[in-house]
Amino acid sequence: MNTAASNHILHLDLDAFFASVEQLDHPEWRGRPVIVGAAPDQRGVVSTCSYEARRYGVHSAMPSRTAFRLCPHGIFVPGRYERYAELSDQIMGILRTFTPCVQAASIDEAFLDISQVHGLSEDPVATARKLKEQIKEATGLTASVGIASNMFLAKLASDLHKPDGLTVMPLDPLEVQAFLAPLPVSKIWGVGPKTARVLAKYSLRRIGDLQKTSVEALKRMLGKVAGEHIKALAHGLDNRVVQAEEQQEKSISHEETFPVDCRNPEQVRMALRRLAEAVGQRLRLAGLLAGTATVKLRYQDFRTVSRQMPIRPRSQADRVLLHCAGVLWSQFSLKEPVRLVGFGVSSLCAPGQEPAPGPQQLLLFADEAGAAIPAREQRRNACLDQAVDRLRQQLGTDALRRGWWPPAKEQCGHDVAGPEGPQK
DNA sequence: TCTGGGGTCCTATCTCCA
DNA sequence: TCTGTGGAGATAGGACCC
Repeated sequence: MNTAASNHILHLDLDAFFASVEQLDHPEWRGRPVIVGAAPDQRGVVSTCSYEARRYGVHSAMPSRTAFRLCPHGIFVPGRYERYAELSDQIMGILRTFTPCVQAASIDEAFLDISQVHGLSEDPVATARKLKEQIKEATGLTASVGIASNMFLAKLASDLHKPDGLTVMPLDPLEVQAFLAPLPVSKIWGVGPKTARVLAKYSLRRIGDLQKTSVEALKRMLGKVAGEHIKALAHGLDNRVVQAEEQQEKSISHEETFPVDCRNPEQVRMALRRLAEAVGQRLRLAGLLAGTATVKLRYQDFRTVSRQMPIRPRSQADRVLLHCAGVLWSQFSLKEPVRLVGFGVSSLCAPGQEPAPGPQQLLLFADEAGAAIPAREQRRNACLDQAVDRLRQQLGTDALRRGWWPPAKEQCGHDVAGPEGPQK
């Protein structure tokens, strides 16, 4: 493998991040199988597990019950996401001391473009070593790093020698193709189980098979965009650039799987209300307005159905979100048990940056005659929402519940507490 | 038998309109 | 007035990622 790259993209992946943090904070768990995720007697899956647990065949996304069968002496712990985010922020800060061009791909991985940075070692391998050392010193965590000429290859490289790995991809395009050829198609970003199954129907199982297949044939099998995308990646070509700017969230959602499939419409409705309020709180925290609301149901057989509606004008108010959730909920008929319910918002934008309204937009903030609710009343509702958020932060999420559901459309711009007032 | 939660992006389909 | 066509936008579903 080549150790001298000219275009230097680094991909850093923290090893078994959540499980490693747990072992860091609980020294008595070091060297033992730690499994972060749902409890083994609950519905849910493994989020991450330590390398000690992986030896028993446990892996991410495996049902916790299965993980328990494979590793009954495993230490099952729920995730502490605030703690993981805290360490992730610290590590991203370290990465930015090397280059400002850092793109956080998720809580535990990041891309760095060090091609244009002056003052760094000529040798990207030396830079990668220094980076790993500093992370280990500051946090006690190990990371695997891949170095390549583009993002796809760097990510692939970081995955090859885990944990605590450092892998450099070859530079020469022919060498890259030869390197990729024997790997399974699932190593390509965007090829999941379904796509792999489609490709297998045509006897395309290795990346080398894709290299020999024409882009036209791949487009026929997978569609235009996916076909072109997969063909390029199979040849090691990826023209994405590392984007240092923080990406604004495009959607916010919450969902809840019931411990036992739910036949009681009232129970589903109440869960939906909690979810809508949680989404509203996050919207206000992010200072964003939502333009679309979506309600999602998953039935016993895993069939998932969703309904969505526009929110006009865009809003972050609980009252409006609850109204939308109520309207969308009324479009479902609950004839079979529900496994999961979800509420989400999308088409997000900052206040003052809303796109110009279309000609036939419905006003959710309207009175019975169709006139807009005064801005003063909307401001009052916003203040009340913020007060509720503060109380919930201090007293807990369940400290306050609205006493109504769903609000009538014409009430959306009025009393936050509703006819029955807030309940404590 | 079991399959979470929170995201992004793509595709198919439908409706509206010119 | 009726019919066909094609583009744009909304909607619903699905695949994928971590």
